[in-house]
Amino acid sequence: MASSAVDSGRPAESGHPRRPRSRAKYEQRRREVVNASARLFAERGYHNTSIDDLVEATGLQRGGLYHYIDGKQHLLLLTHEELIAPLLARAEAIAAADLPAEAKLRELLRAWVAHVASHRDHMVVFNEERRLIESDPAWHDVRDARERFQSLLEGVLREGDRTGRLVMEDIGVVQMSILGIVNHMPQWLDPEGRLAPAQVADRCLDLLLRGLLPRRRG
Amino acid sequence: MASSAVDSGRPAESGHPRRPRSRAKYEQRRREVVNASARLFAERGYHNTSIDDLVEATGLQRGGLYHYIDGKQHLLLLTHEELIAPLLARAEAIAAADLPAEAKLRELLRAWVAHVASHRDHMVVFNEERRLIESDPAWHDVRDARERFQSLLEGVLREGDRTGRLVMEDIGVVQMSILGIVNHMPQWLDPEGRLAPAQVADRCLDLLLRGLLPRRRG
Amino acid sequence: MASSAVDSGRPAESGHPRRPRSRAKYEQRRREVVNASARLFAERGYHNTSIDDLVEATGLQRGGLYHYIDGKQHLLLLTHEELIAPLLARAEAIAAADLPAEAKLRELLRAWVAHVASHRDHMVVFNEERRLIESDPAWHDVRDARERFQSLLEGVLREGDRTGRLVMEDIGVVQMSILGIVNHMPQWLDPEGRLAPAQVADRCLDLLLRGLLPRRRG
Amino acid sequence: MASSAVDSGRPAESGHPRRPRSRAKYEQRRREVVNASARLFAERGYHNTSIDDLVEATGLQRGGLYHYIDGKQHLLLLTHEELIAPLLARAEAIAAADLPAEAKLRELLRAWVAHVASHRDHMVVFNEERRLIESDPAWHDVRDARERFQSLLEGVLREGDRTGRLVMEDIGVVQMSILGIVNHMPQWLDPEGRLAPAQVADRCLDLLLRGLLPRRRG
DNA sequence: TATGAATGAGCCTTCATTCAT
DNA sequence: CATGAATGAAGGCTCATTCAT
Repeated sequence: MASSAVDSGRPAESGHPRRPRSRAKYEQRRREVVNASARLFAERGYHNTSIDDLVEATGLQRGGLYHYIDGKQHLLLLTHEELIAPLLARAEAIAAADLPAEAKLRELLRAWVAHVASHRDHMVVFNEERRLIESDPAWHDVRDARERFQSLLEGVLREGDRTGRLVMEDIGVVQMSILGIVNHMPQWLDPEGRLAPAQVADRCLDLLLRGLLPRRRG
Repeated sequence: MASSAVDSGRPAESGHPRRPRSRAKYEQRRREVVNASARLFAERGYHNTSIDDLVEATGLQRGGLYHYIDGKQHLLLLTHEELIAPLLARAEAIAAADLPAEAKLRELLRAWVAHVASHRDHMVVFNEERRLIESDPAWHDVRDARERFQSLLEGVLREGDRTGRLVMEDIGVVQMSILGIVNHMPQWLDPEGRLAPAQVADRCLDLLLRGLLPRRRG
Repeated sequence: MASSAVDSGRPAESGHPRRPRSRAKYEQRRREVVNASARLFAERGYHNTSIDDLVEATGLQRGGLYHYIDGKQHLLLLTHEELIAPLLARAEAIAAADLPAEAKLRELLRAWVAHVASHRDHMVVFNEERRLIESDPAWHDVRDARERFQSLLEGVLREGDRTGRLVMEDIGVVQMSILGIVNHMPQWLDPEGRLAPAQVADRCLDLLLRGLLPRRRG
Repeated sequence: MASSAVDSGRPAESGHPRRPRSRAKYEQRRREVVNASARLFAERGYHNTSIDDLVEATGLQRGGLYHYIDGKQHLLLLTHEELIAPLLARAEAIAAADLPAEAKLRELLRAWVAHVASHRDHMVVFNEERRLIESDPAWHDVRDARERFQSLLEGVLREGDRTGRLVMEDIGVVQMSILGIVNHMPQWLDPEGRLAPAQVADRCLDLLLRGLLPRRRG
């Protein structure tokens, strides 16, 4: 999915069997459904959101909803695709850029945090329903994309380690720590809050790059 | 619960309405049930674990299970209590110790990571079923304990900031980053793995205290 | 409910949360369900009637049943509404009519007994599950209607007492006796039996108006 | 049961299989249990009273309770026996007395109302769980006693009709009306209220004997 | 496309009763 | 006699999904 999603924005194999008459309207409706469900799933959790809740939130009827999705889980899949595809594309670009490792890390983090801020609902769902990603074959593409993203991060770190621009005892711990930091953000980062997402990203970079101990020279 | 749990480790008021004559055996069996359920919940998720799964895992029958719990959710509560009470007690001791802030942070992190490693199941459940904690009144004590723990962490950071032994632009971001790092650990930390939990804690401390950029003098 | 039920006979607010498009068919099916349940409840008692019994009796499946009701108790509520609304309307009319008290009493009793005869099942349920009526807030309207009916009866008696057309030592005892007489009828009155309901009503009136002792003149 | 209950006060065949050591204490305990259950059954209904409620009310433990009863239904049986036996005995005596019919009716009603007043709980249970009486073979004796009582009432009425001391168009209707009046009493008669039970009985007699219409001569 | 009635498997929980101790 | 842990059938209810219209 990773690449196809990035390329075409719509993987043919996850569409509804019955071809829609007017593609554009269908797609728009469908995106509305996905966003509504992302919001509800984030708010009350996947398992605490019933199809009826979605019916109410979308204005569709029970049967009509199923014209746009293949089931409740499918909605989760669509949510993930919408979350991960654009971010992955951006991360690929950054990783391929001609920048020193610490700059790549900075850009990656900024893009990532911005994405988390603008896709908070999707991100919450993503974190909470991890289990499905890990087992179901239908999720292969999402799994792939996630792994690809992680390996991009790892690549940046590894590059920094190799070039000496980043110093770390254990790359895995650093990688997982960064993942933990960003994955946790949806729970406290407020786009309207004291710190804008871009500032939060920079504060995290301060922490990651310079640490907490005082330095002789800034 | 917070204080009583720290004091006695066994809040009397969450027991079964009908008091058993031999408390010890009852308590032991109950703990078995809680641990079995923590394992299952961590493995397949709270919502994907049925009472029948628990029946199978505990060796009890459906009705017998209800001698020890007040319902499925109650099990979640018990899981949290078992997770949070001892850790909070330890954290209180560390925060009150006569140590510089960075040492407190180190001890706190070591204790915390060790606890996560030894209570991986409970921790996974804790992270995933956060939503319940936030709303249900029965969870007030757990909520309290969690907040208490966070404010202990914040206190240590604030103390470091005040004394100049820790340098940070924004305490909140640092606090949340640390939470994110540790909360994420159950997903990758393997007690039998390449790095022992204590080592992982120290690698995280490296990252947090010294950052990734090279220093003039180590 | 009291007034709205009397006016329209169909309280809109007790319908299913999700509004059906074709109201008529829905209402008809629902009434079928209510009547079937009234029959079963009368036959074997509310607590001895399972949802599965209702499933069997209605021809619906378990889930389908719940399109029409909000739960087993709701069925009881609907039963009561169907019983009490039309009778109350009739009683209001009689009480307001320009008739001497003893004639009002006669008309009231005739209408009442006829209603009991034609709603035997509902009446049996009504008598047996009195307890719910008395406590649950959802039953407020039914409670109201019942009280209204009783106060209509009391009004007639009081009027007769005032005008001297009825003689009684204690109105309360008379009122309760009449209630007892009619409430007991579902247990013995047989619409197909020796005495038609109208005759039973008249025989009761004989008893109530003239008593058992012989009179000088008929 | 009818006669044996009246004679010995304890039918041997409904005792617990295991013979108790000290009969007296056993019997006392058992009566306590029956009365406690009658109170609870009357208060919240048979089906809404759990064995645990009885355990709590009696101070016994779950297992211990079963030394005194054969099951929950058995408790109902005992309740009925306690209610019906003494009343039936009294009714037999009255029916056999050398009194005119209207005096027998008066005495019967007085005794009956007094019994209802002093056994309100039992009576409530009796009325509500009528269904069991009607079907279960274990209830044969209770059924018998109830029928015997009704036929005593009918006998008095029939005698009055024959001797001309009571005038009625239809004996059945009168009999059932009287039953209805008295069976309804537990719902409103308050032994501590405005009217003492004896007075209530007399007011009912007024109604039954003289009716509501004014008479030429009182 | 859209509707909403209907499905039916599955869920959590209750509870009268038994029995080893 | 007494205990209370354990049983296991049965109960009411939810909910994702289907399908005739």
